[in-house]
Amino acid sequence: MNKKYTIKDIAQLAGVSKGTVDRVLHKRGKVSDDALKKINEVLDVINYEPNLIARNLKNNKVYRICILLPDPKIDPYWLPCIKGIEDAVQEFRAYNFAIETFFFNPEGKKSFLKINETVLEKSPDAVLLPPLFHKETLEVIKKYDELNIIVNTFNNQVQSDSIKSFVGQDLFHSGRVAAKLLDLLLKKGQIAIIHIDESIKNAIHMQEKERGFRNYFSEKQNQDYNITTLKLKNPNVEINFNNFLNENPDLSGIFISTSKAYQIAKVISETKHKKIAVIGYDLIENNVNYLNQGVIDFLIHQNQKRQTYLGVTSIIEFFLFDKQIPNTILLPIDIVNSENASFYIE
Amino acid sequence: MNKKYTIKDIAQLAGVSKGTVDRVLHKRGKVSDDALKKINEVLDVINYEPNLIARNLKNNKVYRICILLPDPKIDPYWLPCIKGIEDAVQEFRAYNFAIETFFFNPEGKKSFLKINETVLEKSPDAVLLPPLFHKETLEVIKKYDELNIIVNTFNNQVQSDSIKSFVGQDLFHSGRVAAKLLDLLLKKGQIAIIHIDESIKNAIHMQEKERGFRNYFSEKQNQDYNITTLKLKNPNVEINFNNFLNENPDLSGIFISTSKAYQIAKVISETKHKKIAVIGYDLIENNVNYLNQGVIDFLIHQNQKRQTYLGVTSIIEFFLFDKQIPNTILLPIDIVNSENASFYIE
DNA sequence: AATATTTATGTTTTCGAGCACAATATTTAT
DNA sequence: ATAAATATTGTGCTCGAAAACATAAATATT
Repeated sequence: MNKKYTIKDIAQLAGVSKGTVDRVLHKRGKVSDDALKKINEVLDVINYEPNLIARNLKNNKVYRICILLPDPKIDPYWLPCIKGIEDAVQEFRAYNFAIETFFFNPEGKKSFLKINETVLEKSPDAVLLPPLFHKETLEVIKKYDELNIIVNTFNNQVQSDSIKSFVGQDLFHSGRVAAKLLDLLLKKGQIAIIHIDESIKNAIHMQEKERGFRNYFSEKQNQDYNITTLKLKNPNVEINFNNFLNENPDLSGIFISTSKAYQIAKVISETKHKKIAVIGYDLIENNVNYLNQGVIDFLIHQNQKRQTYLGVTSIIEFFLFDKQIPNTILLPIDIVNSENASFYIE
Repeated sequence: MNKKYTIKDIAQLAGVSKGTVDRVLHKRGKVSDDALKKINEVLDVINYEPNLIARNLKNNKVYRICILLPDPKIDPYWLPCIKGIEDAVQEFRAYNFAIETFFFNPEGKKSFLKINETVLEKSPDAVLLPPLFHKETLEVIKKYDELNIIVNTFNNQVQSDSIKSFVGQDLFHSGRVAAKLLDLLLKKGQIAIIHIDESIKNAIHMQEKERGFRNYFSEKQNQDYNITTLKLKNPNVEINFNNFLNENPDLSGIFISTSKAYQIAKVISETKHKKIAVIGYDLIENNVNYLNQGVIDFLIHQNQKRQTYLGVTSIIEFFLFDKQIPNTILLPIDIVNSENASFYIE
């Protein structure tokens, strides 16, 4: 039925040697029309799939993959990524891969450019990175492309022909999910969209989320909401938000576009105030605490761990099994409340 | 640094032949104390990991895995499982596995027992099944165990020493997640827990969900809710629920413990009634339609596809790589609304 | 026609683990 | 002391793909 044919089988069936079969399969060397015909006739009938185990046994090239990651010590958002990388390394440790992670400072473009110099010197076969800085990313990607180094991205999307793949979430829809949740909780009232520490590096991130959030309500044509956008910068986030709260006593819902929801939650929990619905991002410890206390109602989980896991494994499987790297992998937008949070955290 | 050592390397370092090293590694045959000592000294210093590729190349045993699945034509709940199995098969097609799926009628224990006869005749190396019928499952599992056939379960948990592994969700917490969602939407009022077509096969399923649901509210000690349980059976679900609605005009929330929420949603959408919050299970087409219409507020996704995928792959990796099968794999309890549903559906 | 060159095809080795079998060393029995 | 039995160790083959290498056949050059 589905017997596994080998090159030797094909050679026998076609009445040639396995060397000739190999040349046909890999389109190398010259083969006579006669032999080609005979082999193709066999290949048409049977379903040949090369044994990937045997292929990779002989292959002793060490593939080098470099991963660029914002330092989790500076922004804990990136911490789960390390586990995702480790999982991938573990799963494919039988194969010849040298996978190295390089940390850069997410606040500084210089750090990003510098680390790319280091990576270039390693002359890797593939690079995985979050394209936080738009212009700088395009620069470095161009260099990689010229050297035939595969570039995969995660976290946020940047358009470039030099990018082979993107793993992440649809940020526009992520904003819509948040909007739907608030809509369900509130039905009407004043809503604030809060961006904290908006810098160039994640401005697009936040804008997309806001666009989706507003899109949901404008599609509903619901006039019962009053939506304002608030941009706050550390170290004045708490003071300024407190002022905003005092000036807007009727505020009933908040959508925070980054993982800094805990800063807002802190102010709210310290203030006597009617219940405000709060939706934020990411299951970092501070956020989960406020989720469990009931100050934050929902967190949207961006699944960083799986982003890097899939980013790395798709590269590995490309080299090992000639598996095509998907252009885009969109991960589900996980809605998290106090009751299911633990299942998303390792 | 982390050079990969081979048996040949060890043999050279220890000054013996690779045959002897092999005997030590596999504790087979007799080896002199002298040789054992020399080899162990080498093994203490270096970190030997056998090359799994080479090992599996030679291994031409065909492992047989049988999967028992309720017929998706009878209950579409099980449809995604097929994709999960296919994914696993695809991923490991390079290896020698014969993976066969057998369908049984989820309504009938006889069908289940009969299909187990068929599976037994195949003398598989491992079996994956959802233990829907408690007593019957224990019976068949005992037989498998006596024949040294590995038994993995998914969907719902049954206690037995003969079961190697369970993949699924924590149903108690699943009920709590639903409760938390309703609590957030309602704050107070009358809530109905509805079990549809409760039969022995999934009675425990439903009971666990109800237990978690009620546990959440009793923990909160909130007296503002009035929770009643309603058991409905087809073909009278719609009529009986309609009656219930008329008798309870103040009903404000419903939790349906199975994938049949669409039956309830249908009645609600056909009735002039104030908004009732509805939470159900599973992203089957009918449910998602009512989710998009706003009749159902949330669906809890039980991720059947991933359940079977993980159930199968953990068996495969056990045979291939001696990887231990995890006793329990608990999948996250995914909260789904109209905005993120599409990302969970393939 | 004889030799050089190109083109086509077949053979052999390699990768690492695993295991059968052959070879050698040691012990036991007579 | 020597044959036989047993214990220990070494060798070589297998798995399938890949590619280097070797050979054979066909064509070109003088």
